[in-house]
Amino acid sequence: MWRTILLYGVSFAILIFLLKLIEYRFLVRDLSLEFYLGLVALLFTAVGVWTGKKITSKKFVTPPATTAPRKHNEGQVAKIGISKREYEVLLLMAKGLSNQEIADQLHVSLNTIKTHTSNLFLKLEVKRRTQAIQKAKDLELFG
Amino acid sequence: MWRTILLYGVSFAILIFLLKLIEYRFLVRDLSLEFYLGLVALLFTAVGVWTGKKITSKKFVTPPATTAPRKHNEGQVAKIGISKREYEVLLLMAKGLSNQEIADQLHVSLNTIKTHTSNLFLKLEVKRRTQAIQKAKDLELFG
DNA sequence: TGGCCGCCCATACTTAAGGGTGATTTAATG
DNA sequence: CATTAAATCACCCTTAAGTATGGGCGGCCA
Repeated sequence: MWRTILLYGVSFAILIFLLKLIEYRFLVRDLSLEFYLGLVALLFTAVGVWTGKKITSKKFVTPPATTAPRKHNEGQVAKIGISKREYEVLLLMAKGLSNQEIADQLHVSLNTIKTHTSNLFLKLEVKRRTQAIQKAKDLELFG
Repeated sequence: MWRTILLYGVSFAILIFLLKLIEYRFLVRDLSLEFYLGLVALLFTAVGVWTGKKITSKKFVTPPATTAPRKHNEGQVAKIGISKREYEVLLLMAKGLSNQEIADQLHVSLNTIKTHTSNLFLKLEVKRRTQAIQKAKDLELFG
């Protein structure tokens, strides 16, 4: 968390630095102020979009919903003791997503996903994600 | 779609206009260029965040939508250019074995398996073994 | 209300996986 | 015979995955 904040801070600092750099290099060449401003605006818009994507889409706006194609696996899932969240992770894992991608999709941290996967491996009695996928298929945990 | 793009274009135009407005109002007051730039940067960062939010909240990670052509294994395997050995590795990989375990089972070294898997990933156009398994299933490379 | 559980997050560490490059051997093939 | 492809293996380096541990928070329940 703190690391993330720090990272953003540093990133912005670097950006400001680059800004000044560009400023000197371009201004001495008599480039128009308008052009320079446009550049800055564009650059920071891009940065804004990026950070916006990273930050604002967190926590809320989570309507994955679905919950359609299931019925008989619920019992199996419950029997093994896999929680709802863990099941979500399992599904995404089976789709070939990396932990990081799963974390992004569920709007949680990488560490959280690692915890979930670890617990999953314990409950499925496997050691690797590929085995987990196989085991889940064998147990017909997927619709 | 086009309407959205147009909308954003117009919005940005307006913003640029406001920019110029602010520019004149502040520059005549002898405000420092740095301050002005900072303001612009901040403003457009905010705009970026906003647009980012709008974009990400709507878009929702399109499903693979690949739906590649599908026949059956032998032909498919040859078509993609997967060699016999690579196919063996792929099968074992799909069973959830680690590279080391595959190496042991085929009586070759770990590095060899790594080479095979790398080539497989290239040919299957994936980045991870879990994806490779998924892709192989989609393409019905398995009996 | 105290305890359990699910969920989230973090730090620190170890191991597995993957990328890039280069090299050798063998078998097939024009 | 020279070329080509498959298969084998090695070294280095980066990133992802997995393990261990601990803390915080909110809901549920006996």
